[in-house]
Formats: sequence, structure tokens, C-alpha cells
Amino acid sequence: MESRYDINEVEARIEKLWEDSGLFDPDVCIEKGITDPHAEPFCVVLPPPNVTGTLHMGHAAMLAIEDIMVRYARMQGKRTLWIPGTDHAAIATQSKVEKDILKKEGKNRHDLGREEFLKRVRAFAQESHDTIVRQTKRMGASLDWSREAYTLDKQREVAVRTAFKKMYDMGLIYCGNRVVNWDPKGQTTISDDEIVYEERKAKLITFRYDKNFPIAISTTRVETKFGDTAVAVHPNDPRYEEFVGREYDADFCGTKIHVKIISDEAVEKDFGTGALGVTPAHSIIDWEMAQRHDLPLKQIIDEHGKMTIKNELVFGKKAAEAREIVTEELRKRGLIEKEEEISQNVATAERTRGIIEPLPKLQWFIEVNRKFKVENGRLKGQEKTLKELMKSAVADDNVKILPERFERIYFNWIDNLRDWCISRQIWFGHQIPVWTKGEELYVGIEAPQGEGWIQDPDTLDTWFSSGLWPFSTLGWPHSAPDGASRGKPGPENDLANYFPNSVLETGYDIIFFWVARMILMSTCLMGEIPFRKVYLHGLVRDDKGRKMSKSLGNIIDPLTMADKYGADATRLSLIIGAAPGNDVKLSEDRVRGYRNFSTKLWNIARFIEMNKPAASSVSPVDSVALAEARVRASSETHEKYLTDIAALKQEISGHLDNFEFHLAADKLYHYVWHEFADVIIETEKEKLKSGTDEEKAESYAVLEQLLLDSLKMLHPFVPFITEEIYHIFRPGKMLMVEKW
RNA sequence: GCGUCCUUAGCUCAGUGGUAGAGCGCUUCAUUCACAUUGAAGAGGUCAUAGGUUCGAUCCCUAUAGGACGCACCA
Repeated sequence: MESRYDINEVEARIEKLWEDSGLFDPDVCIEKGITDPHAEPFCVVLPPPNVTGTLHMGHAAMLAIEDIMVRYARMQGKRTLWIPGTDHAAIATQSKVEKDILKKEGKNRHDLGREEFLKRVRAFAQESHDTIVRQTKRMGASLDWSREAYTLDKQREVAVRTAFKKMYDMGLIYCGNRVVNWDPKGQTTISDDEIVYEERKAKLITFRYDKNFPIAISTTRVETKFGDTAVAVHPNDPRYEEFVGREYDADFCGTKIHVKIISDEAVEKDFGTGALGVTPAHSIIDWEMAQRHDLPLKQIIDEHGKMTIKNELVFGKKAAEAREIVTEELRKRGLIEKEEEISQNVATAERTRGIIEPLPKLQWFIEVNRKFKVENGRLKGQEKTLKELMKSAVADDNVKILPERFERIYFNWIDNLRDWCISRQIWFGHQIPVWTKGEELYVGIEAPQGEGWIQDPDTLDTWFSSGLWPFSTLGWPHSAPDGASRGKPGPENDLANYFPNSVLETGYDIIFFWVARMILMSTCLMGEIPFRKVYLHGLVRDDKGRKMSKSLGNIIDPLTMADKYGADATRLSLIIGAAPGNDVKLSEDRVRGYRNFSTKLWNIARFIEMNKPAASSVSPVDSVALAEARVRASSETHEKYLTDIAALKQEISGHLDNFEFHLAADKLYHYVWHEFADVIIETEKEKLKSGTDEEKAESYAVLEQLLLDSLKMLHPFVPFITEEIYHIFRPGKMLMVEKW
């Protein structure tokens, strides 16, 4: 063995060795007789990284954790499949490319036109994809690349369109004119989950529409009051009881408005004056109130955030500017009763950070409170709403979320869930499979026959296609989920063999975006849960606990770490000390520390190899036989070594079964360094130096066995170095498919 | 407002109902020895605070303080 462990040479060579072996593909394992086709299946689908650039430490952590589960399952003899893929990430990718083009060429997407722009986005996505694939392999992830998927490829497009059509036919997808979250910066609608609240100071103004109006109201957005069609008070508020039901005409800064006084539970008595001006067109809450009280809707702001109300003071002005003008006008008219500074949470778009302008728009929605009949699977025939299905999937313990505390968070989210707006006014993504011709509307997988059909120009929320991921990657809708194909090899039988997935592993930050949506799609379309377990990992932060970001300059790049200290060390640094669901603070020192572990392991192997007795170096088969014979005849100390490591194996298996990877890795680390190296080898050193030939051979045999056992247990965590050392002691064998 | 998590060695964090652990850092010593990307020894902790349960609490319960976060509201 080389005296120095050459990380980069070994990791590159082993990566290629695995890839050439084809053993990441379960069908190859079956063909070669390594895996029993009727063995228990174990399937994980990789959360597809966005094609917006490169992998970061969060991805590396995800890959490490999943690879541990997958390699462990494979070594246990399970029929193991881990499917790779990437996500087109519609809005994220589009806005990234838009930004780049604007910076480099000073053009926006409309200057280029839809086709040319999409060409550019696709080129960028392809480049990102290639980088991501390279990086993923570099981390040692044992993914079956022959089954690689992309959320925007042809096969997934069929899945998306099929899902859309089915849900439309079930009455779960509808097109409705509703007040939606409009992002004026990104020029698109977004869903409730894509909103990020930012705390800001605002001026709360208490005023009357005009001198004759009986009730004063409070608002931070006086410019929207042109659109008011009601004033709402709480039903139990004695101050306003007498007014409820009356209607008034008022002159608001020169514009005639008609206002009805209503009572509604949504009003808080203690806020402001306890009376609220209802602006149905520019507030989701107000819009809901308007629905309840049958109020008219008056739009006064457009998609660009400009005032459309025909009032000479503000027409054509930006909302913020109009706010100042209206405030000034109210002052002039002596209508303001109070002005106070308050802090409020402003809704902004997650991607663009533009301030959300609620607007009434015609959009596509998924209705979450409508009862429908499930058509397939285990849940066939049940009449439930999507909300109920999502809830019972977890409440009935069919889907187990780890750590458990996230189940409460999940339920809490479902309770507050509104209809999901799925249409986006961006270009990159799955175009909505709806075509119109005059009054006619067609929903289908393929464009309708005949002239004059126009496809809806909008695209779908990226999470719509991600929601199908657990089964769209397994061949749905082309292959059947059940029937005779179970147990048979080949990707065409994947759905029968690997659905539901065994585990879904992802970050806790996308439990709503993604985990919930997959449960929704799967229970609805498949009539079955998408996966049995959800394992949520924490976020990787810098050593001060801050998010890693370009602007802070605190990014630790997983590939740089892998090149410097090895993918093995990088993986270990992300596993040890990382309790499930807890954030990990990472520093380069940590990675370096685990690189030292690789060196230690290498030297342990080197020491053992150097002490190999000449007699047993004849052939590997003989050496195995010899080792076993020696071990059987071993001394008490030697027996203790072997029972100890057997006990350790029990412990490690237990931890792995319980998803306690951090405990398993920590114990192995401790055993190898502080027990095996520091105690056992130090003890045996003497015998190997001055013992009889017999003693030497026995000592060697025991050490070799301990080493091989350690390598096996370590393999899921540090696959490269363990594979390399294993080959030195067992030429021709592949550790990744050895039996656990 | 509702809820969750965190508070353990100088730093970053694991962990456990019964003499406290890791990495990095620090001190001293060792080195023709598998490994200086090392070994040995060591310093350093009333496990946030106050109550309670218990034979026994860092761990379970309650409250308090500080920090992080999620959800709802935010007129």
C-alpha cells in the first residue's frame, strides 16, 4: 500500500469503478445474481436540485444522508433503487436567466420574445444540469443514472398533463376570477407559500372618507380606499351596531364611492377604530369578506402597481406615490384623526422580493375543500376533500414524519390552507394543457385537432410537476402501479416494484412546498401515499449559524471541500453531530478533522497489510480460509475483540434502522480511532513483533477480520476509502454489494 | 396571538434518569515505531435560571430569561 492516501486519485478511480460496474441499477444487481428479485424493495427518489447553478452544502448533506440509507439497504440485500433527477424550477431559473441577460445585454425577456428567451433558458438549464450531475457523482452518491428524470422532460410532461386533465375532470382544478398574490416585479401570480413576510415600519392613518361619513377607519394604504365598497365592523361591537346594514355615498378625495356597513367576524374590535374599510379587489381577506357579503369589486391598481382609478390626483401614479398624495389631500380636507407609526409585515415575493399587490385575476386553482371520489388504489371509492386526504395520510400513520414534531407543523399548515393557485405568467415551465377556440375549451394531453385552437399562454407552478415526482419518475402514467409486473425487472415495472417509495428525505424548509404537495397529488391520483417515511434534515449554516450566501461571502463549497479533503470527509462532517431536523453549523476545520480520520483508517489498513504473514499471501481464497481457522482458535482477548465488534454492529444497525445516522457515524468514528487503532492495534503490535509464527498469524487474522468488518460498517458513510481498502484485502470483490 | 426548537468545555455542537462527550483550539511530553493529517498525558463544565417529581435530574414536569424559527393576523 502507498504510504500516503491519495484522496483525489482514489476517489476518482472508485467513482469510475462503481459507474462501470452498473451496480447502482437494481436490475443489473438482479441480473448478476447479487440481489434476489423478490427481495424487499427499497426506493428513494432524489429531491431534484434546481437547475439554477451548482450544488451547495445543503445538497451535499442531502446526498450524504440518502446515500447512507441507500448503501445500507443495498448491503442488506434489499432490491434498492435511488432515482436521480433535476428540477426546472420554473420561476427561479427564469428569473436567474432574466437577470443575467439584463446585466449582460440590457434586454428583458420581451425584447427577445418567447421562443428565443426559452432557448436561452434551456441552454442555461442544460449547463447547470451537467454541472450538477458531475458534482453529484463526485460526492459518491450511488444513484441509478440510467433512470435519470427531469421535471420538464417529455415523460414528465405527459405525467403533468395527465394529472392536470384527471384533476380537471374530477372537478378539482378550476379557472376562477379571484384576488391572487400578484408580484409586480416578476409580473406573475404566486402561491401563498411563495410569500415571505418582511417587517417594516408603516404609517397607520385614521380618517373618514368625507366629512359626512359616520365612521372613522384606519389603514396603512389610503390609496386603495378608492376601491372600498364596504366598511366592516365586528358583530358584537356596540359602538357601530346601529350602522350595520346602512349604505352611504361618500366623496373620497374627489371620487364618488358607495359604501355599505357590514358586520363580520374577521374584524378585530381592538385594532384602530374597530372599523375596517373593505377593499375587495386589493386584499385577499377583504375579497373573502366581499364573497360572504356579496359586495362588488372595484379594481383601482394594475399589474404594474399603478393607479387606474380615474381620479386626477393619482391616476397613473405608483401606489406608494399615490399614498403620499392621498394622505396630503386628506390632511388638506381635515379628515385625518390620527397618524401613527406601526410595524407591519409586508408580503413580498420569495424570488424577486417585490412587494405583493393583491389583484383580482382569472387564474387556475386546485380546490382543496371539494369532496370527490378517489378513482384508484387503496383509497379507491373514498369520498374526501384534498385537505382531508392530506391530513389522514399523516394522521393515520401511513406516512411517518421524522422528527415527529414536524407532524404538528404539517397539520397546522393544512388547517390554514387555501385553494392553490397553480398558474404562472412566466414562460419557462409546463404550459397549461388547456386550449380555447372562441367559447370552446379543451383540456387534454395533446393539442386538439383542427384549426384555431389557442393554448393558454400561462405555465404551471413548478411544484405541480414536483408534486408528481414520487411516481412520475417511476413511469406513471404509462405503467400500472399494481398487477402482474411486481417482482419483474426493468424500468417498465418500476411503479409496481417501487411505489410507494420507502423514504422521502429532504430539508424541513420545503415540507409545505413539496412534501405536502406530493401527498396531495399521490393520494388524489394514485389513491395511495407517495412514501412511507419522511426524514427531514436541517439546514447547513456557517460556523456562526448564518445562512450561507454570496453576499455574506461565507459559502463553503462542497466540491472545493471534496477536492481538498475528500468526499468522504465532507460527508462525515455533514453527518456527525447533525441530529435529525436540526441545523448543522459547518466550518472548514470540521471537514479537515474528518479528513484526518481517512488518513487514520488508511494507516490502520497499511499497518495490518504490512504484517501479513508470508504464508497467507499465497492466494486470497487461502487467506480467507486461514483467517477463519485462526479466528476460531483465537485467544480470549481475541474473542473479546470479535464479540465487541459484533455488539457494535448490532448497535450501528439499530441506529441506521432508526435514521440516527449521526449516532452511528459517531460511534464508528470512535471505535475505529480510539478502540481499534489506539487500543487493539497497540496491544497486538507486541505479538506481531515478537510472537511465534503461529501467534503472528492469529493476530493478523483477527486484525484483518476487524478491519473488514469496520470497512463494511463504515462503507455507507465513507464509501470511497472503504471500497479502496477492501479491494486491497479482497481483490475482485466489490464492497458496495457485500452483505451487511 | 398560537406553536416549535435551542441554551452542555474557549469556539461549533452531540448525548444520557445513576462517576459528563466529539471536532477544532490550548498546555506539557514523545518521534529511526502504521500514522506529526501522529501518539501519550493534561487544563478547561454547579449541562441558562428557579421550583417540582424521584433514592437519585444535565436529562422528565412547571415557570422565568435570552436566542432562533414556523404559522396566523397585520385594516
